[in-house]
Amino acid sequence: MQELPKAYDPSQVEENWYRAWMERGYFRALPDPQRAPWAVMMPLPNVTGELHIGHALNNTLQDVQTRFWRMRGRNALYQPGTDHAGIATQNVVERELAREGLRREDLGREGFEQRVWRWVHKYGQIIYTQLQRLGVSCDWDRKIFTLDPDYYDAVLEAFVRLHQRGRIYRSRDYMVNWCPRCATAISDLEVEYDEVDSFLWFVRYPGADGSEGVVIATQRPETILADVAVAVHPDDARYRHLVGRHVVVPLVDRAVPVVADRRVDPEFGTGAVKITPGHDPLDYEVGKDHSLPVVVVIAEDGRMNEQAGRFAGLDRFEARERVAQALQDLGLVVRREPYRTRVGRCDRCHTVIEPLLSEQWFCDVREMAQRAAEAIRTGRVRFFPERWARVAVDWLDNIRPWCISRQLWWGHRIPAWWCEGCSQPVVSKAAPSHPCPGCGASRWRQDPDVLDTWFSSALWPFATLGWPQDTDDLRYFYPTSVLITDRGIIFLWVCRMIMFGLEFMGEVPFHHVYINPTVMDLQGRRMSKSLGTGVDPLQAIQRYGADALRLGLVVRCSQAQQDLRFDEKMVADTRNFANKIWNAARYVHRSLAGWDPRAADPDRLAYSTPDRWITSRLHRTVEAVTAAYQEYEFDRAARSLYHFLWSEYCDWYLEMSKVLLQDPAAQEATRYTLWRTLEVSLRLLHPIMPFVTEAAWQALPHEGESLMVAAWPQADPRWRDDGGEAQVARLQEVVREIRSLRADLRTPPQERVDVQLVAGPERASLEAHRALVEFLARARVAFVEESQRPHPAAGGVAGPVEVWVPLDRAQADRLAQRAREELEEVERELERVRARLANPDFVQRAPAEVVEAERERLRQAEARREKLTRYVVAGTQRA
RNA sequence: GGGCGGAUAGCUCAGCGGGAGAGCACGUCCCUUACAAGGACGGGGUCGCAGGUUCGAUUCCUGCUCCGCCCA
Repeated sequence: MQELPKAYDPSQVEENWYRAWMERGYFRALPDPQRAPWAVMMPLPNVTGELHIGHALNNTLQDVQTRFWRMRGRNALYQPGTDHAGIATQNVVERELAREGLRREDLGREGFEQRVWRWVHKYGQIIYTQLQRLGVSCDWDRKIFTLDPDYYDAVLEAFVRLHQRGRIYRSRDYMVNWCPRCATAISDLEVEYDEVDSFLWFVRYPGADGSEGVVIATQRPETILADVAVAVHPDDARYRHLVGRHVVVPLVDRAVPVVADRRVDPEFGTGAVKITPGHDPLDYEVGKDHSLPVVVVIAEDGRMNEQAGRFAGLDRFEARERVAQALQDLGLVVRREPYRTRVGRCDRCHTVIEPLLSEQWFCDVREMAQRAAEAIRTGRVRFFPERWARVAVDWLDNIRPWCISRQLWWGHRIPAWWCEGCSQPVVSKAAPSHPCPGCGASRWRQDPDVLDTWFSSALWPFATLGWPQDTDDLRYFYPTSVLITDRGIIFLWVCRMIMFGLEFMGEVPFHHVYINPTVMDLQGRRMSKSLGTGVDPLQAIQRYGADALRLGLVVRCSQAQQDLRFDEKMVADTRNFANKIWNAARYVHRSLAGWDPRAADPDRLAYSTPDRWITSRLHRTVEAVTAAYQEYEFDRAARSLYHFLWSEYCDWYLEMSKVLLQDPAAQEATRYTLWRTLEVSLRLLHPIMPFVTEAAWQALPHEGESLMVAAWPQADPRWRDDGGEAQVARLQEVVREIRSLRADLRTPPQERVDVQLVAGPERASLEAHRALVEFLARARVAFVEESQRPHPAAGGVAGPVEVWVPLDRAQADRLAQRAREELEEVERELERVRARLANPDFVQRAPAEVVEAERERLRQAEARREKLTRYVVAGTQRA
């Protein structure tokens, strides 16, 4: 029989087993009508860079679920893939170019795309390597990049269909968030706001009739050039006389009306505001309602256009200063106040966003959103933790038409074709082969824009399975089981996936959504490379192993909170647990001594009390862990296994087995129980720590070729043994009491301590396990009657059992103190319990079992006090 | 402005109507033949603050303070 290495070395195990699993096709999931499916679609990581610990957590959890359900017999699919991430990827590549002194325009659209592809191949590969080192059991034969030809086709198909259904249309009737640096429209969700110190300018607009006019307040003097009205609140007595009259916009000398509108806040500034529909979303609405014209003075590059007259060509911020100065020179600035305000910035490049009227493609998602919200409300999509459901529903309920076009060079090119002769687009996947119905010309130019990345992510749960083809995969795996992701993704993907799933498949894309905690550093800061707070998963894996990283994350993954503070040091703790398991397997391996437990009949073995105890505990653990995995209570599953394996199996059962194995009559049952308990625990732990469990399992007798495809354990109530559990619990108490006395007495570790037990009703049970107590406590144990208590002696109490260690006089003095302290503690407890029971309200109103429990506590405490009193008296008399 | 989450031992967190818990860290002792990446024993907390409900509140309710996230 070969010896196993003393310490577990993940580097010797992980890569080999990962390759073996993959080569044996365990990760593969193919439709099989004989088996029930289970599927999870990886929330596609984008290819902008390497994965961080947040991805490691997210994918670990998906893998835990996948492995769990696979072992439970489901045909489990874990779909991998990566996202082209339009603007984000374009941005990182542009930054790389900038370091070479280049802009994307220098390369041209095609050259730039090639450059991005280089990036994609590099980071796509790194990401897949990272995931594989983490040990996730994705079906790699299915990996998809959102710009792969089939996926690309699905995206265009979705666009064409939505256009046919009238949901996609072109419009310039909305104000979009425009990033002048990226030169594209961006989503509301891509705008981040921060507070800045600015000014409020109070500017006089003279009356068109030569009267004094009105003073307005503005943060953006440069947009005065585009003003088309002044608005006041209709109830504002200060200005009622001005409504319907005209004032003159300074610098451009445009006479504009004063209008009344309820949306004006009389508290802001002077209560009179300028209306600039071309440059402010609210003003745009107001302008529409009052039939005001739209004037635009800022161009897409953030510079003032020709409408800005002498300010044309200036950057918008430069123009602000110049316009303010010009107004000052005209004596129209009444005053200027410091003002704290919020500005929106592009979350990719931090340039200040410009609200801009721009012709774009829109998707009217309001009806889809209603159906999605309904699916969540009715529980067809369930969120874990449940509170996130409301977040999703609120967003869906307040959704607006979605601007889906982006002026980028990286993404799915919009399948719309413009006739070079006239202005109506034709929407189709390929260039039209027919002449233009409008003008008869036959030269077509494809729309230069690309689609919002989230348009393609919304198709992920079904386009990965072959949609729009009606494939076996799609029929078998859709709807999927669960989506596991971060809360930041709820609007971006989760809601959109539900909308598109319902729209194109007629069914929700997943039944469950689990929102995993967001990984933070110890200071509670988001993990980020630029902040220097990022932890590289590969580094942690190299140091401690993938299992340690996985457990370190999973054990902290509670639904009770939404963040997870993480530090690499935490992985060292869980690494120790891997080693513990490995050594338990070594011990069991050695203890079996070549005996094959698989040949034994578990129903006919002569089990000892400890055997029955640990088996009973095991079955409770099977039940708890199975329930925890099903409820996405990852921390519960991990804690429960950690505690069972370390604190019950290793600390107690394994130690007790050292005694039990000496008895030939008990040997077989003990060997069997040692093996069975570990073997079942390894199966329970495998989803979290796949490698060390596989290695340990392989080192022991086992059935089947891999733990990964072993069956999930069943909790069997027949193996529950409350009596056995109670007996061992008492034994543990006695052992702990003796150990504690030993420590107080400074008994040298090698020395056996003489103990006398007054065990009362527990005597038979303890006497039967005397050898265990003696071994575990390093003691010689004698049983005596109450009348034979030794004097002087150190005493402890374990339930009804008195534990006595006979002493000499010096020791007795020292120990009397210990007992006195313990006695005081018991007195305090007695006082509390008595007070409670003396309260008639408590006795009458509290549930009967609570009152009875309290009485039992009183009896226990009184017994304990009685014994301690005896000891203290004995000790002090001798002192 | 609205919404959500958190505040429990030095740190990271469980628990959440009737006895304050875990892991790490800390102290003492021990290289006892699975494991020193270990074992045994031990110290350490007015459960953020103020009210309320209740026989009883760390746990439920209200308000407040602080930290974090999201939406407008």
